[in-house]
Order: sequence, then C-alpha cells, then structure tokens
Amino acid sequence: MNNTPIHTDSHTIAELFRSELNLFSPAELKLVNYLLTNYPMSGLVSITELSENCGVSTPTVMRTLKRIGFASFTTFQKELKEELQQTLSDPIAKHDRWAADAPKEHVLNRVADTVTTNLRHSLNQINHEQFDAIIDLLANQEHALHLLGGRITSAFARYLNTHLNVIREDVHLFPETASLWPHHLLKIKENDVVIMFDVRRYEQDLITASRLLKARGAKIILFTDQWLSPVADYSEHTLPIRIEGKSGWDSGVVTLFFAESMIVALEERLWSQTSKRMRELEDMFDLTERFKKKIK
Amino acid sequence: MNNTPIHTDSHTIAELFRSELNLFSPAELKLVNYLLTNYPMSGLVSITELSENCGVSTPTVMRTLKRIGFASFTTFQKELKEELQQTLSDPIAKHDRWAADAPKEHVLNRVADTVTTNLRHSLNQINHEQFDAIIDLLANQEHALHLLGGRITSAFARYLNTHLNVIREDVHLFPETASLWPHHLLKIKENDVVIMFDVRRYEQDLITASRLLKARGAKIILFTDQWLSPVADYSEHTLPIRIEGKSGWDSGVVTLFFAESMIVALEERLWSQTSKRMRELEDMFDLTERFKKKIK
DNA sequence: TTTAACCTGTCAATTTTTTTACATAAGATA
DNA sequence: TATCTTATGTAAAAAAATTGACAGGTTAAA
Repeated sequence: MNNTPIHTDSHTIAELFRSELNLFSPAELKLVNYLLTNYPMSGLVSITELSENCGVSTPTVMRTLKRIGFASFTTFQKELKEELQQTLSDPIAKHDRWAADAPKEHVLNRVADTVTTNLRHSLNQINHEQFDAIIDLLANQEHALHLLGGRITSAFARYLNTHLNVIREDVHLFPETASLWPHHLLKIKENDVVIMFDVRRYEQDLITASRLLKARGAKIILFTDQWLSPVADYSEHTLPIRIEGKSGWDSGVVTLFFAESMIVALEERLWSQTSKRMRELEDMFDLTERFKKKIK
Repeated sequence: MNNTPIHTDSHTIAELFRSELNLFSPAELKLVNYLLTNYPMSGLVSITELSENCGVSTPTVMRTLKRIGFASFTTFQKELKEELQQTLSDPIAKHDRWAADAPKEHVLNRVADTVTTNLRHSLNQINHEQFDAIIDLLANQEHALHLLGGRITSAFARYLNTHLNVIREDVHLFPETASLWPHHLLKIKENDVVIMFDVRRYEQDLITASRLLKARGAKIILFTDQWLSPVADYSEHTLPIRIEGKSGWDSGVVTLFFAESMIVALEERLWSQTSKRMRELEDMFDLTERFKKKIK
C-alpha cells in the first residue's frame, strides 16, 4: 500500500526496527516482534520484565538495542517516551495551519498553536466542578465582589469589571496604584469575594494584599499560572492557567478565556436580573448618546 | 454500537487527583500540579526523576500517592500505564471535548468551541501580509505610537500598552476619560501611529476622535469586528475580528489573540533592542523589590 | 509561651534494575 | 575431528530506584 517512504531516516522507532529486520538473530527477532506487536507500551517496562515477556534473556535485549544503535536500554526507553509524548501532544485532529494563506512558521500560526495548546492543557487541569463552585460564589449577591490584578494582569481585572458590572450589582475594581489599596481594603467585609490575578513574576504587593484580605475574612478567587503564585496559599479557589509561550513570552489569551467563560456562565445563571440591568444600561446610553445610533 | 459504559467508576487517575485537590499539602500540590500539567507522561519516569522535576523529595511523592490510595509508586505507575494503553487504543474520543471531564454542554466547552471557531474565521479573513505591514509600521520608531480603546476594549489597549512599552520607546496610552482626549490629541504628530479598538456598539467618541486623528495626519490601525466600525473609513489598516458568541455575548479572546500576536511579532523584529530594555526593566524591578525573589 | 500535630526533607537500608563478564552450546569451516 | 565463530544464557557487579526511619521546622491550638 505504501511504497515510498517519506523520510528514509528519523521516523518512529518502530519503523527503525522494521527496516532492519534482517539484522537480527532468532532470539532477537522474538524480541523485536514482541516489541512491534505491542508497540509502544511493550517498551515502557523494565528490561527484566520485557525479557521475561518475550522469553529471552536480558543481555539479548541489550545486544539487540545496541545493534540497532541505542547506547543502552535506558536511552532506548527515553527515546521511546519522547516519541510517545509527541504522539500524545500532536493529535491528528490538530489543524495543520490556522491561517491557511500564511506559512507554517508565520507568527500568527505559531501563536495560534501555542494558545490552543495552552487552552487544552489548562482545561485538562482545571476541574469543572471547581469552576461551577466559583460561579456559585459570584452569583451570591449578598456579598460584594472586588477585582484586583498586577502590572500586566490588571487589564483583565478591568475587562472583567466592566462586564460583571453589567451582570450584577456591588462589583468594584481596586484602584490602579498599590498605594491606594489600603483604603479600598477597608471597604471589604467578611465573606466578600475578591477575584485576583497574579502570574509570574509574582508581585509583592499582591501577596501582601492577599494576606490582608484573608485576615479580613474575604474569599479569594485566584487566576494564576501553572507554577502557582504564593497567593494560592490564601485563596479559596485557584485556577492554574497554562500561560507559557514557546520562546519565553507569556500569553494572556487563555487567562482571558477563563475570565470570559465566567462572564458567560454568570450571565446565564443570573439572566432574569441581568437582562433587566442591560435594558436599563441601554436606555442610559441612548440618553447620553454615547453610542452611534443603529443604522437600521 | 456500544451504549453501556464499560466502567461506571472509570475515572482517570487525573480525575482522581483533581477531585481530591483539597487533600494535599503545599509540597504535595506542587507535585500534583506538575503531574496534571504534563499528564500522563510526567508519571512515566522514575520516582527520583519525578521528584526532581517538580522540586519535592521522593518521600513526598510516596506520601502523596499513598494518601490518594496507591499502595506504592510502582502500582501507581502500573495503573497509569494501563490507562495510557487505553487512551492509545482509543485515540479519537480524545478531542471531542476540550474539557474532557466536563459534559459537552458545559460552559467551558461551549466557550472553547466558540472561541476557536472565531479564531479560525478571523484568521481566514485577515491577510497575513497586511499583518506584516502593520508590524512594519509599529517597528518604525521615528513615529510615536498611541493606544485607544472604548468602554470594553480599553482593557486591550491597556494590555497592549504595557507590553509595547517594554518592547519599544514612545508608546502612549490615551487617558481613561474621553473628556481628556483633546489634550492627548494635541501631542499627536503627522505620521504617528494610533492603535484603536472599536467593536459594537460603536462609540461616538471614538468615531469623532478618529476623524480628528486623520485630520492631523495620524495613521490608524483599527481592531474591530466583522461588521466594521465606522472608524474603518479613517483607518490605514483594519483588522476585522470575528467576535460573535452564540447566544448574544461578544467574545474578546480573539481580539486579544491578535494583540498578542503583534506583541510577539514586534518583539522578534526588534529583539536586540527589546532584550536590552527588558534587562533594564528587570534591574529596575530588582531595585524596587516589587516582585517576589525567585525561589531558585 | 508551650505543646502537639503536621509537613517535608535528609539519609540510609533494601530492593530492583541495568550492565558487564564469562561460559556454554551449536553450527560452520578447514 | 579440531577449531573458530556466532548465538545465547547465567551470574555477579554496578548503578539506580524504592521505601522507611528519623529529625528539623512550621503552624495551630492550648
């Protein structure tokens, strides 16, 4: 069926074995056959177990692997794992390119790749029940809601603030400058909820604030990265979001994704109330003529 | 064909960890978090390597696994391998949903769907050569760069401002309130570049500002939605971004995606200069001790 | 402040795995 | 047949991994 190999070298370890089948002696063939039929899991056990599984001695396994180019059993297994890693993180469903007219290496394609990978990882890491519990907290309007972010993440706090203010009452954004935070802290009562953003590098002011918040009995919902901000020690709920870009930069897109998911979830939960607030807001805007009139 | 679930309790090991997150102490959380982030490959190395990878001791790994019900590290690894075996023999089911442990209708899965659809559409609509031309404009530091957004999108202007200020000089954010914009307009010279955000509902203030900007000879780069803001009439480059959420809400995630792609592209273009600025910034932060020291 | 409980790491004992050295057997060649 | 080569296993040494005992440190409670 497949008559032309695309690459002569550098393919899977399985192919390497298959292409050199005539190299092996009978006992070695027994091993290779076993490896190939239960590929790749068969190679992930100890050399002892592997040799038992296919009825040869451990030195035979060693010799076979050396013959085909691996320095030791250990290096063989390591390469096998890397290959498996590849397979797992590069599922077939993945789109070849996102921006079809741009080359694969174009920045738009690279960033799209990174972002979707981050999204996938983050969603695998975050428990949806925990997410729902957060929405429960936010939906309870007996307690005020406050938003706080760091140097980079304060933009997200703002974004969330704008939307949450439409959805429910009693939503407050911390002031821009940290020196004003103490004043704001005074307003916070026990069981108030604070949504906080802190990604690396973790900021001293935020850590201090979180300690004070905890002391006042506020509940912190923390957006952080996979390495967990120290604020996590004081938070009620922690969302560890994968923010890593390949070449050093950190991406905020997935963070915004979760913020937005919260907005959607909360809006659905409080819809009857929200729709009323939205209508009022529309009326307000009409009066101030801040927005362009609809064309139709 | 197969209508009965094979195991009713067939939780993956990942789910087991996620469901018992409150059980763990800080060091144990570090481990669990690492395991989940690089799941499942992270668990396929020796206990020694695993402990080194996430910065805890081997006994901590043991205790964590025992606490959650595994008799030993060895049994944990064996079960993990069996699970992986399963996954490998059933590869398609994997990316049906984004958050694998949540039902398809869960808000996280719906928003993830919407966002990726929007991303795909937007990337098909936007010419990558135009994107590159925008980067050319931004890379030219003879002219100042200004940022301006609306009620909701000002958060993006802010985010972009924070990052662009690290990358190049002469980057300025418009003030918060529209009444102060005239003052800021005075500072803008011919051929200065203005990045502007305007999505529906289009704001009167922004339209006015864009007319004035054009009159002063400034070049506008416009982030807008698929229905195009009236500002597009005055802009040099327009990025029509698909922002539509299924049930009425508008998503900002893809907008941020393009903003971030700009940051990455520009950073790469100006890297020698940027890296210098970043180092200086780091030194500055060290002096002010604003950030938590690296734990090392 | 003291005490107790708990967290977490170091270190060492024990077990397992990996690797090497060597021996035996089978078959080929002279 | 004698000898050499190749194939393969046994067993022991070396390396590494797993596990348990213990102790310093930290936090919470009295």
